[in-house]
Amino acid sequence: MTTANEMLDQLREKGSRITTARRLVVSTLMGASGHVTAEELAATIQEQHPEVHLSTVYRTLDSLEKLGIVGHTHVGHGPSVYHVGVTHQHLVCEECGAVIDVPADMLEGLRDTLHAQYGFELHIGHFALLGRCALHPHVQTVRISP
Amino acid sequence: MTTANEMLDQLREKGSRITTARRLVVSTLMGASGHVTAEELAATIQEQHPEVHLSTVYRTLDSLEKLGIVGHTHVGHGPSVYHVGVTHQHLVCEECGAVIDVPADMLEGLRDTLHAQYGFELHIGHFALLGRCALHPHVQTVRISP
DNA sequence: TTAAATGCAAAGAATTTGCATAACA
DNA sequence: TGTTATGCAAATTCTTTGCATTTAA
Repeated sequence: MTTANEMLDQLREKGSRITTARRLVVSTLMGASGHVTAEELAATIQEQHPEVHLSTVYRTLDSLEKLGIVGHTHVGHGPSVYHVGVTHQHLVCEECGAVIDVPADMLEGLRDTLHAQYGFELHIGHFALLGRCALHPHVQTVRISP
Repeated sequence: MTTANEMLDQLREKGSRITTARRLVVSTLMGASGHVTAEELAATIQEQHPEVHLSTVYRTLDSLEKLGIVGHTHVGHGPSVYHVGVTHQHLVCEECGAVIDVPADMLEGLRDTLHAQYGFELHIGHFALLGRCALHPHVQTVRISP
């Protein structure tokens, strides 16, 4: 589990500086339910620290993403949501059985959509995604007009 | 399979009018590889018909989406891609076995991402997505700090 | 003829960037 | 002290909208 301090440490190790704004972004993100927009984050922070600008929030989130400890997801239209942490998903080739590991945040969009639309909690890792790997693509069938 | 003429017919049935711009949007979309942005569509059309405006393309795509015969997907950042046709995906509740049908375009984003990132062709319908339905959500465990 | 669609320009929403100033290390 | 980060404003990108004009039915 990533704690706020561990996240700040990772920034420090990268050579970044720890500022009030960054401390606030990190702790607010950790305190949030899991998926927040940059604007929501900024609004929460600005209740106590109105000087922290939205662009700073975006820049801090960007730095954290480059560290791989934060991700963002496009949920339909509107702004992206940001979240902490990483997990995995498996892709299995139906032809050769090859297994490809995929970071869970590639499924965040689907997860959010299914939850929003159906109240369905997607359990990734509990299933594999089937298909064809790059080495064994489907042969495309051309449909002749009848 | 939906043909360009069938799509125009559906617009007509809805009480819409068939214009040159709409004919062009429909036929260009059908002729496209499958996933095109509004701008790409407009650019292609404008090679022959420079008077067709991007906003008209957006409006036509919008009408077709409301008919349910066109969908658009957010693929990462950048503009959305538009495509024709509909399929289904099944969600299965691990607790009660309930099955929920989901239109395939909810998985288009995932499909595009997996293909772009891994060259993996996702075969939806060949697998079910497991999880918890709205009636049987997971109880959230609160982690006490150690 | 008349309601619907178009072209254009301008507005909107989300995010990024340039730059002078502030502040961490 | 020397970068790095910030705040602000302005620019960008994608999409939508208002409105006068054109066009299909």
